[in-house]
Amino acid sequence: MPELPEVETVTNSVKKHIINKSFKSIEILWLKTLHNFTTVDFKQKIEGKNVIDVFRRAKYIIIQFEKNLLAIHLRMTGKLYVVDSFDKKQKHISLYLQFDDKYLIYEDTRKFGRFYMYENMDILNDKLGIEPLSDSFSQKWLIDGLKSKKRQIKSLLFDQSFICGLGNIYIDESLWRAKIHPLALSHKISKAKIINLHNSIIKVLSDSIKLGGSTIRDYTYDFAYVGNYALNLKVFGKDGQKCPRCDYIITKIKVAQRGTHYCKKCQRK
DNA sequence: CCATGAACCTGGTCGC
DNA sequence: TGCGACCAGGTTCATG
Repeated sequence: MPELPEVETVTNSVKKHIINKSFKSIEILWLKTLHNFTTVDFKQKIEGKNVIDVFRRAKYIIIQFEKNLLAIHLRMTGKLYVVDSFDKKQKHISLYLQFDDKYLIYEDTRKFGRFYMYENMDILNDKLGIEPLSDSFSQKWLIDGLKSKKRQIKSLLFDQSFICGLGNIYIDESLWRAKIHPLALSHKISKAKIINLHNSIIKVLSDSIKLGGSTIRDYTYDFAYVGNYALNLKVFGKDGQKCPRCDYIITKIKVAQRGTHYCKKCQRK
């Protein structure tokens, strides 16, 4: 479930429960979930320390402590939520942390998600690109960025070291709004279309955040999380249906190994 | 620099 | 009902 709007939604939901709290213990059920630290590191550096902030950077949820931070990446099927109690035999729970009399649960069917521990944000900031909802993401920045590369636009938008937070759903939606073919070469796209793309990215992401993302499932504890943006999708998952703009049938192809939905009639190369 | 394919995992769906 | 093939909102690594 995780592109920028979903990660933002999860971050805010978890934040209100764990801010100013401290974790008493960690229990790991799928060992690989901890990517660069161990239970011993957790006990020494995190346990008993106050959570001073929780925020999102790209598709990472950051839990900030005074001297260290946990960065959580949900990948495809990760879920992070707080409960008062849970069934320890429940399938797919990769790990859980205890605080007060509650649990912060990390559940992940496909087990791709990871927890990282860092002293600060430097390592992540070095490899992550611009935040599309920040002020520095300007029209000029996007024009210069696309013109300086010669890449298929969908692949470029996937590149987290260029722009971070976009994924398969919001790329298809943004390109449809901007009337850009997903295979168009970045340096050949007109300025006018790039400006439309800039507006589309901001519009699609911020609208989705307002509706709690495009999540189909909710998270049982916090019902704030039933993402309703799925109802607003125009092309993603709509192959075989009519384009809402021109009535032509939406096509599905593969771009960068990912299912890609677009309208052949209004998204020309 | 850029594109492609595989790997990491489990579960759902579709066709036969 | 069963079985294989293919698909899934992500990232990383190896290869050409």
